[in-house]
Amino acid sequence: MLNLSRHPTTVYQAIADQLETEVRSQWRSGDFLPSEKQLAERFGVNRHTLRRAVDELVNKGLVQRRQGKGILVLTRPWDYPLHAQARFSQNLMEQGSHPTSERLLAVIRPANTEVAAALGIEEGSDAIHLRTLRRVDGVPVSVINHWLPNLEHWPTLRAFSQGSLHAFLQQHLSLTVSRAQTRISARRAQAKESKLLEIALHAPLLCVRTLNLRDDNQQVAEYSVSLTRADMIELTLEH
Amino acid sequence: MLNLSRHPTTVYQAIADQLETEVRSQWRSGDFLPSEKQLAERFGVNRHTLRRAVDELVNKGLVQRRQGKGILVLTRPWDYPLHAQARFSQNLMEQGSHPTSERLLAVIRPANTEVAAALGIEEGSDAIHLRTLRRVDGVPVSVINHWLPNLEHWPTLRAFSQGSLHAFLQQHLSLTVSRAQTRISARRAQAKESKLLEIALHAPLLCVRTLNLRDDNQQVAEYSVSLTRADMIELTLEH
DNA sequence: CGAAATTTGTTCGTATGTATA
DNA sequence: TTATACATACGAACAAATTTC
Repeated sequence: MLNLSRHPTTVYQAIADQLETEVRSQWRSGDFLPSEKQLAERFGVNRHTLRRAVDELVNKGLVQRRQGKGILVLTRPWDYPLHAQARFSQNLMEQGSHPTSERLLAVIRPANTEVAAALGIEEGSDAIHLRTLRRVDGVPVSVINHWLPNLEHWPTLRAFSQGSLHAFLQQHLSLTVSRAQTRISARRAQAKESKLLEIALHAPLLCVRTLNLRDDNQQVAEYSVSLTRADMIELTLEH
Repeated sequence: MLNLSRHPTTVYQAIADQLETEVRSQWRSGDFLPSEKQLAERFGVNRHTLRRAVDELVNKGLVQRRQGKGILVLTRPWDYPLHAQARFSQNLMEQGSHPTSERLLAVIRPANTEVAAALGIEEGSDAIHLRTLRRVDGVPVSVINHWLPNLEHWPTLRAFSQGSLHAFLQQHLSLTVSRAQTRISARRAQAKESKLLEIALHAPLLCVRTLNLRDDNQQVAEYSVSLTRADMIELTLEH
C-alpha cells in the first residue's frame, strides 16, 4: 500500500513520502488535507504516527497546520524541479541593475549600525532607503534594500517607481556607479520575506551586500542588500 | 522553577526556554546534555514532553540528536547577534586552496550527469573523486567534493591526505590551475551534511561550484563543489 | 569479540486542552 | 452550545545506535 521502495526505514517516513507525492500532485495551494483522524485511519496507524509524518511536510514547507481547522497545503508548482534545471542564472555583477524591478518603499530614515558603517556616516543620521522587488516571469525572486547617503538626491529619487535603479541614477542624476565590494551569505527566510517572495518560512535565501562608489570621485553612492530565492536563482561569475 | 515569565503557554515551551538559556550560557559546542531520562526527571515531566522541548532547540539549530549517544550542543554565540560581526570572511577566489583541509574520501568512480558535463567527459566514465573537510579554529565549516578527469594523477593523488589540494597539485604534479567559472547558490543542509558540519538539519549552506583549468593548456583540471556553513562564513569579492 | 547497559528513536494507547466552524 | 480538528501531556514498550565491560 505504501511506497516503501526507496527508504523503507520507518512507518512515518513512508507515510510522509506518500503524502508528499499526493500533496505535490493532487492538492493545490489553499486546500485542506483530510483530518488527522481520517488520515490515521486510512494508513492504519496511530494519530501520533500520522502527525509525525505530517511534521515532515511542515518542515519542508509544503503544508501548514491550522489549529481547529486543518492542514493547509502550500504547494507551489515550482517546488517540483528541486534539481537546478529550472533555475535562472544571474551574473553576480548585475546587482541593482535589473530592469524588471518595482519599487515597494521610498523613505528617508535614520541609518542603523550596519548601514551607517557601510555608508561611512554616523549611526542614526538620515539616509535614503528604497526597497525594490524583482520578478522573473512574474514570479518574485529578490527583494532588495538600497541605502543612499546623499539626501540631495531625494527629490529626484522619490519619483523612482520601477525599472533599473542604476539606470535611473545615470539618467536623472548623471550618476554612474561601480561596485567596490561584494559580500555573499545565505540565511533562512523570515516571516516578512517569505510573504514577499511567496516562499515557505525558513526557505534558503542568498544575501548579497554590495557597496557602490561614484565613478567620478569614489565616494560611497549606494549600499544595497539583496535577498534572493535560492530555489530560483543561481549567481554566476566568469573570470 | 521554570522560567514562565514571557510566554507561559505550554510546559514544553517553558522547558525549552530554560534549556536554551542553559545551553547558551553554561554549555559549549561539543558537549552532550544530560540524558533525556535525567532531564525529564529533573523537570518532572514525561520523556515525550522533554523531547518536545528539545525539538525546539533542534529546530533552532542549537543542538543535534545522536542516537545512542546523546544530545550534542552546537551553541553558536553568533546566533543571536544576527549581525555578521562574528563571521569569518573568505575570499571567493580562494576556493580549493585552504591549508586546513583534511581528506575524507579518495576514490575513482563514474561521473554523474552534473560532473560529466562540467569535466567535459562522458557520463559514467571514471573520474577521481576527493572529498575534503575544512575547519576554522577546529570547527568544521566546509565540505568540498573535488572531481578530476585525468586518471593518470591517481597514483599521486591517492596520497593526498590533508592541506591545500591546489598546493598539492602544484608540488607533486607541477600542475597550476585557475578558476574559469564560479556558480553560487544556497540550499538547506541534508542529513549527511548536517552531521559532517555539525549543524542543524536544514540549516542554510552556501554552495560554490568552481571549474578550474590548467594554466598551461586550458584543459579542465578540476571541478569542485563546496558546501559552506552560511552561519560561519561569508564570501567576499573585491573589485 | 560479544554481551550488557545506556541513550535516542519509533509506535502504540489514553486523556484532556484549545481553536474553529 | 456543540461538534470537529489540531495541540499537549502522560504512560508503556520495543527498536536501533553507541558505549562499556
